[in-house]
Amino acid sequence: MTETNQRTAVGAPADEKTLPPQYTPAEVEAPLYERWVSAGYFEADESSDKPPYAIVIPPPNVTGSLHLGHAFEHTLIDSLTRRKRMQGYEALWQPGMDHAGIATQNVVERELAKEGKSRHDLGREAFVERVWKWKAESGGQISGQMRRLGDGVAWSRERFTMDEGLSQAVQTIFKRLYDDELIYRAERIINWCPRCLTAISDIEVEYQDDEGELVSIRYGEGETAIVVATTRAETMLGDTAVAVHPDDERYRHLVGTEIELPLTGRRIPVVADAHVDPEFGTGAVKVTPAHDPNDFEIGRRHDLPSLAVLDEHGVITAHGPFLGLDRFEARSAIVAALRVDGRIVAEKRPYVHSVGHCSRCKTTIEPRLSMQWWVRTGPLAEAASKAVRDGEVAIHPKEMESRYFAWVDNLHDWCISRQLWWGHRIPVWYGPDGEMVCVGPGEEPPSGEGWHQETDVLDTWFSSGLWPFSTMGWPKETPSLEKFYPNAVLVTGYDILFFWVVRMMMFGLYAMDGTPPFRTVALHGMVRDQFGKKMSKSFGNAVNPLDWMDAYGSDAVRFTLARGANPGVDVPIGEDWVQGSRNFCNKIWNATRFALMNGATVEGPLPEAAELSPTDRWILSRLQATVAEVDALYEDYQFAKLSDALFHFAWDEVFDWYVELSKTTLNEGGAAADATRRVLGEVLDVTLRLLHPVVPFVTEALWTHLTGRESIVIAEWPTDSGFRDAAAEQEIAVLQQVVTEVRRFRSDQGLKPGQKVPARLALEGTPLAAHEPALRSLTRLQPEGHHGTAFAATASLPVAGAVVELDLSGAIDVAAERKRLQKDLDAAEKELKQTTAKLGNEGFLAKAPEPVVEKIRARRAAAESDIARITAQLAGLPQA
RNA sequence: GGGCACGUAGCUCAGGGGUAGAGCGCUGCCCUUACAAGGCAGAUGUCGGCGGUUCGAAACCGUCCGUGCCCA
Repeated sequence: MTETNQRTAVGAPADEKTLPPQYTPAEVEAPLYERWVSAGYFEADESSDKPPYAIVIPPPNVTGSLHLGHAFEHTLIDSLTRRKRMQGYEALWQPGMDHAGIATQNVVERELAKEGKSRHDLGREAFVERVWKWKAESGGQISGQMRRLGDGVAWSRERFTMDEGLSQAVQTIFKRLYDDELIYRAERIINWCPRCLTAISDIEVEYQDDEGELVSIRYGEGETAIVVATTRAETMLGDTAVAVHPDDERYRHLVGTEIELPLTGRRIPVVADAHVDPEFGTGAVKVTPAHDPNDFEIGRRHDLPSLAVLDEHGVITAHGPFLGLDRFEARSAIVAALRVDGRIVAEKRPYVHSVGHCSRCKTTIEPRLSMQWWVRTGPLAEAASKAVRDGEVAIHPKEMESRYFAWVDNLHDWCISRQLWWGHRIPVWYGPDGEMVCVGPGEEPPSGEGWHQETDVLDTWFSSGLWPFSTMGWPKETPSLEKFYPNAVLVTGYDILFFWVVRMMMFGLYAMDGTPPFRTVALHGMVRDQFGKKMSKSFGNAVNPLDWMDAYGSDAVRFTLARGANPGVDVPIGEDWVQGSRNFCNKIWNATRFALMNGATVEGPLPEAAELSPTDRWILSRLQATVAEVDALYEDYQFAKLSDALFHFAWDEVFDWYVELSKTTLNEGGAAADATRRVLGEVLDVTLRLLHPVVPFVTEALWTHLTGRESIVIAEWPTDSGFRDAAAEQEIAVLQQVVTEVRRFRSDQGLKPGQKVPARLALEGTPLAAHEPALRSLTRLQPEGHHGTAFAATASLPVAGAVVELDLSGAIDVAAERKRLQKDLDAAEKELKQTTAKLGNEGFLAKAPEPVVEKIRARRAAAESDIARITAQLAGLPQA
């Protein structure tokens, strides 16, 4: 505990011992968060002696707002950093956003469109200014929403990919890669979005099955005719060859000849190319090098001309009747024209096939030949692959490694130029005589007649890929970089593996002399609705987490998400579950409230084990086991399991049993009560600290009340003291068994929960004698002869060596009791049958391990004695 | 078309060669002075089908069926 963490509660005054009977998150959360921030708990000091623990936020998009996916990811990251902070690490959770080139430009262009303007009306400079203005006014809503969630980020270090420093980083690495010939300019087929009017990279294309048409067209005449099939008839205007497989006997005689291309009158060659699949369709394909990536490759191999017939909007530019038609209009028009010519051999419609769409605007992608900038990924990807293969970077869960390798080992060159205005402009200048100069940071660009800068900007991912170190000041050698690089872990969704992870890996290893950007990649799944369906706005099942946070509190949303977080597996979430988590928070609240009302304390040392009751020793033993369990689960990123372990320990053990048992002790007073008050304080103190990373608000509110200290945020993370007491655990287990049995009897007998029943307890030979008051209290059993009347046992419950006799004033429901006992008897007989069968099996006795055989023997013995006992009980019941 | 997951209670999911689990939902009783956002008790499964390995399979192997995702 630090010096400052004493006696000055952040919440209500420390001496305030009564809490309202309900937890009201709305009143607690915002003020607590503001106090945490102003106290500077989340800031990271690069000059500290503490070991570093750094996590970068996978930068959210500046146009975005908090959705459940963020809430999920942030809950996990926040839990990790809060725990490490409590463990005494210098924890840095780096916040910020990326500039989302296409998305942001789209947003601002839409705004302009409402004013009847286009970006071209403003011009580049004014448009970019306008985007900055938009960012200042409406961008980055997510930052405010992160505060609602309780994200413990170092706000003073917030970064934006378009900031001066990060822009320097972009220019620096561009220059280096360029000089190392890892960046080049080339004319290739790229994925073009005719709506966004820019190239996009392979991973920004989403494929989906669309209904189209497959049209078979006869090229050439008579003996030399060849039939080709296409889903994109309009591109035939740009065909410059027909290709067949070299071994295909059907066409061998035609290879090297020319045939006439319909509608155009052009003659195009028939070429033989091994990449043509002779099994598919007619085995002949039309070749349009300017509008198809495969055709482009064929064109290269055979020196074919590339004939572009579509412009940037997807409009036909080829002279003739189709000039000016949109690509889809042109498709029908051309098919119609071919039909008139008798060229159509077959038509299949609808023909379902996979079509690429722009991930931003869903427009059908147009493969387009154009001059672009590329990253040669070969050596970078190889290093990224090797780092994982060599164990320098661990991917968690490990099963996801194969996905990583499958991607990184087959990476194509990365198209990084975008025909946008918002983004990092490529630092290359072209000269009047075809010169090309790449300008590094601080260098003067060439000036003078005819020199101009490249107009394209860089892919947003190009700057996001630098995030793990550009945010720390790179390329300068800063103390932050020295202290915090490499980051400990990147927490992100498996769907982002290809976007961020691979890019960050490639750039980190390259820029930081082979040191990877992080040591672990912890992958989580996608948030889904309560039926396991993907959330989407169009499907109408998307949920705004802020609504749930308003209704149930941030902790409830966080706990629900954490509790569903099995590594790499999708997490479904529904409102009912958030409600359940809210109930849990309220339960914690009330248990602590009870403890405070009864003088629970954290002051002074814990009494020695010898001075504690078995009940106190039991809960302390369970507490320490839970500390160990939760700690281990954190190390393995098992958020679901650790949350569940805490839920069950807190509710099932502490609240349902320890608190209930403590009531008897506290009522009795004396030294035992003092000890219990201290143990109660201890158990809640530790449990709240264990829970804090996942449910920060309610734990802070309660812990400051309980301890009177400054803040749980800077409290120590609990460590396993090693205290265990197997005997006490066994003893309490027996007690629980007896209590449960009596309660079951009462319930089956239709006794009201509050109804007191006189009972005689025979506890000799069991460890329960000392627990008699608690046992009676939990089961509402009065001492015999309570009202001065004679005790007359009407029911007898033998359980675990103890016998409980109850006086029901002769009013026992014999049928109910018979039914209850019969059910037990059936279970015991089934058990006897199963175990006897096993023990009669020679193979089992010979081959099963001894402990297993022993266990089965014990089970059979238990079943036998149960049967004897229950049979006797049944016999003792009055005849119906 | 290639690859990878996954089929366990009504729903959503853990588990994993030796007695089938959780949350929510459901049934009954109860406002027992921390909590009805609660308490107590209870019911519910041929662990997708079929074969195989094993003394023993929900788990391991094969195969089929179904679902989802990624890549082409």
